[in-house]
Amino acid sequence: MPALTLHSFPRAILHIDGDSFFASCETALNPKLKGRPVITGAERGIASSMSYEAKAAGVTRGMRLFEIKKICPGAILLPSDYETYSLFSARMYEIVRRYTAAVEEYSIDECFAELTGLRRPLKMPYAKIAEKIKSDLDRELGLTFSAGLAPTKVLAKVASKWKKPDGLTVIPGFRAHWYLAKLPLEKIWGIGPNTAAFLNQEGLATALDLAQKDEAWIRKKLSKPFYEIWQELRGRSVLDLNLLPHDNYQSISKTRTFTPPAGGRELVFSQLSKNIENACIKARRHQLAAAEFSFFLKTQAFSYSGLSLKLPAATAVPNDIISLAAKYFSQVYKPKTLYRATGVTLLKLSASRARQLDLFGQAARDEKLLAVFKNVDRLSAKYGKHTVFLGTSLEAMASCQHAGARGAAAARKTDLFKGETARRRLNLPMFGQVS
DNA sequence: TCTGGGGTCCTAGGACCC
DNA sequence: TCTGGGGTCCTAGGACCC
Repeated sequence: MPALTLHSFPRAILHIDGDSFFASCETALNPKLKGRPVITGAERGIASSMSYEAKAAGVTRGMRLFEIKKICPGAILLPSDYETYSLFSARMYEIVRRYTAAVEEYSIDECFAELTGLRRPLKMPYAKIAEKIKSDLDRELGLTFSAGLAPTKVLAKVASKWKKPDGLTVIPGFRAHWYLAKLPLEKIWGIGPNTAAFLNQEGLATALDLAQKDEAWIRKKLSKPFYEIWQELRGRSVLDLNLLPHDNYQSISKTRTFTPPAGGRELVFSQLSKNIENACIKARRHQLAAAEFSFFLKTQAFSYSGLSLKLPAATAVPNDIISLAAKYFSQVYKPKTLYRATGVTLLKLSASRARQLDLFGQAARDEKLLAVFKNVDRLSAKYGKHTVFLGTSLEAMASCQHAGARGAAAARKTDLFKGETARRRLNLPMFGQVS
C-alpha cells in the first residue's frame, strides 16, 4: 500500500489533554478537595497524579509517600480509582464526538479529534470549534483540559502542552517555527532520552533544529518513526488518527514488584503465578485467548531474565500457562539471586470464541476449564477480587494479605461517597459486572 | 529520578529456503 | 570443504508513550 496522504490542504487536528487528570477527577467528585494538594496512587505507595497545588509544593510523579508527607504535610493521598476515572474518560470522548466522529481515544485522559472540513457545517472557524469543545468539557465534567489545534498530530501535541493547565493554543503551519525554536528536542512527542542524546551530540538542540535538517540527513541517521516526526514538525501530516475502539489489545501484561526483594524459588514462582492469574482474568474479560506468552524475573540489580513460549493451544486458563512456565522456570531462575519483580505478557491474542477443534478432546477440556474460570470471575465480582486463586499463587497471596486488606478497606471507604456521587454527577448507570 | 505498571511499534539479524 | 546471492519469516529487544 502506498503511503499516500490524501490531505492536500492543511488538516485541523485537535489534541485534548486532561489537566492532572486523576487528581482532578477526585476533586470534581469531592469539591472539598478544591485548592488542596491532592495526590493519587496511594495504593502503590507512589504519586501517580498530583493536583497543581501538590506540584507547586514540589511533588513529582513517582515520588514515594513518606517523601511527599515530608515536603507537603497537608497532602491528601488517595488510592487510584480507575473505574471512576474511566467514566470521566468515556464522557470526555462522548462530548468530543458531538462535534466529530473522527476521535482517537489515545489514552484515559487524552484524545485527538479531526476537525478538518467542519468549518462550513458548523459555521465557525476551527479555533472557535476548539474553544467550544474545550468549554463543554470543562463545564460538564467539572475539571479543566488543555487543548492544542494544529495541522498535524505532532504539532497538536506541541500546542496542547504549550499552556497548561486550562490552555488553548493554536499553531497554524506558517507559525510553527516560532514555537519549535523555543522547544527543546526532548519535549517532542516520540523523542525520548536516547534519541535526544543522539541528536544533541549531532549538534541539535531545539525542535526547530530538527525540523530544518534536510531529508537525506534524517533518512540516513534516523529510523522511520523519527522520519515521520520530522515531517509532522514541518507541517506535513503523515500520522493518521486511529479510530479503532481501544479495547483491542495486542498484548496483556501483569507485573508486580514485591518488597523486600526475595530469592526463594517457591515465593518467586508464586509471584509469577499470581501475575499469570491476573493477566488471564483480564484476557477473559475481553474474550481473548493467548497463543504465546513471555515471562521474566527482575533481579534486585534491575537486570532481567526471561523466556517466551508458545502454548499448545490458545488459552485464557491460567493452569495451562502456569504449567508451561513451571516446566521452563529453571532456565530463568537462578538460586541465590535476589529478585524484586516478576511479570508476564500474554501474546498473539485472538477472540476466544474462535477456538479450533482438535482431534483429541483438548478443546473440550479447555472449554470446561474456561467455564470453571468464568465462575471464578463471577465469584470475584460478587465477593471481591482474589476470593478464589490457585494453589500455586498461595505464597504470594499470603505475603501481600496485609496490604490487600488495607487496600480493600480504603476502597470500601471511598466507595461509600464516591460510587453514588460519581454515578449521579456523571449520569451513568450503576457499575455492572463487566462481562 | 536509587527507579511502578501497562501498553505499542520498529528493526536487526538469525533461521531457513531456493 | 575458505564459501554466491537473494528472498521471506520470525523473534528478541530497543525505544517510546501515558
